[in-house]
Amino acid sequence: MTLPYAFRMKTQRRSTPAGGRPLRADAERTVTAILEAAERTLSRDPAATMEQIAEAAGVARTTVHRRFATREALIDALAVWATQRFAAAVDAAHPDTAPPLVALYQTTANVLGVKVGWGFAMSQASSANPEVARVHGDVRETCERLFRRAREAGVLRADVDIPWTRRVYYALIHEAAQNRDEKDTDALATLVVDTLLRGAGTPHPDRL
Amino acid sequence: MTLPYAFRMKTQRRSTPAGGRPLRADAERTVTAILEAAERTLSRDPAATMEQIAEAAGVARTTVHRRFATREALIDALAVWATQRFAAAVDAAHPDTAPPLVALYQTTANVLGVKVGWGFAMSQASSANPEVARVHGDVRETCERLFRRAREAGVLRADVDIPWTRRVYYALIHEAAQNRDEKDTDALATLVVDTLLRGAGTPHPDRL
DNA sequence: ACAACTTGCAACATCAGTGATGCAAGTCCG
DNA sequence: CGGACTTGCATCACTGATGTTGCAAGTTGT
Repeated sequence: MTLPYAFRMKTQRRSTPAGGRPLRADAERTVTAILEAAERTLSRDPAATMEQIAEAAGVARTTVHRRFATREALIDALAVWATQRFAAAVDAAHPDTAPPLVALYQTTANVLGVKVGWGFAMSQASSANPEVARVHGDVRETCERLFRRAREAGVLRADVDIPWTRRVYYALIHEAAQNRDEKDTDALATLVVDTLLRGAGTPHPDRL
Repeated sequence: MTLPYAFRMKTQRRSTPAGGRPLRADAERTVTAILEAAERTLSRDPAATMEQIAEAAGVARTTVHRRFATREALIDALAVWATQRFAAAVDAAHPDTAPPLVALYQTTANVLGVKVGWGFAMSQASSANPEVARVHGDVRETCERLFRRAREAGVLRADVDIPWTRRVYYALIHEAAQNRDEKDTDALATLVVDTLLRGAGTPHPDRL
């Protein structure tokens, strides 16, 4: 006896790459190629087709489906993959222990390193995946902690609103990651931090 | 003789609201309701269905299709509608003639007034519609002209990169429009201009 | 070498979304 | 009032995307 197609569709799930035991070398390469192609393709068009992703990966569409049961599973895997790198990048900057300005610069540079090249995956912060959401939440708190430390140290003005400043900071990183024309990560990080701290105005404008 | 359905699908187009002569009062109301519902619905989920939009407008899906031949036509009409308001808002601030700081503040406030409530429509800057694209291009140039004027007047530092500053400015407006918790447009404009000009740092940080 | 695994291909099922249409009932406006 | 317009409803046509399956051919690891 066979179950109705529709029922099987909603029920059957293959294991996502995270959930199985080691893949054979060729399969491993394929998975990586698919994830990278998905990033490239989806960052250009978030509504891109499985077909387009498969093509970009140089692979048949059926193969994509063999590795990622559903489109959702693929995007989820992408988000998890990028999120781990993201958290690692933040952590490596010692945002809770280094002097505020140093931590701010280092964090910015590290995050830009990940964000350039994994922009789509990183935009999945509000993922359905609780792990992804948790990590993004943690990073957000780390960021605000750093900003509070910076404020106490006199790096940030005493009257700044921390959540607003964090949003501005995220937006600057986002813009810098889009912008990158010829510039390297360090130059971009300098630009972001400089803009965040000093803004674009003169210290004491004398006219309107 | 009847043409094949598929052919008609790609060919037949009803006039968009902009392209016809006056509608009867009830039809006019329906069109407005649909546009407003589209904005509300699409700003929450850009992939929302015609069905969802119709429901939000309190109208049958067929009615939406009667007024806007295709989904594309609806989004286009939305973009045109918002773009006109956008251009008018910028223009009303006299960005080319008022003193730079005044113009900057006034433009910000006016644009926020439109952007809050028409966020989705305004995000369609890279619309297929040449009119929309042209207006957004014009506004962009007006903005950069204003910034150059501000730089010459000593409001912006002499070393700022105008395109980067404009991008930052846009991003700040975007964040402020999302952010609006209880704040009115003037408070938001103050926040944006203040952040753009002064940043979040202290004038002379004495530590790292 | 050989068993296990992986891939491409072709074919298929299903579904959701889009768009069209005819008709009956309601609304507008001269 | 009465003709013209508009809407909801039910129904249909079509398309594109997603996901499945079986099989033959190629690859991997031991």
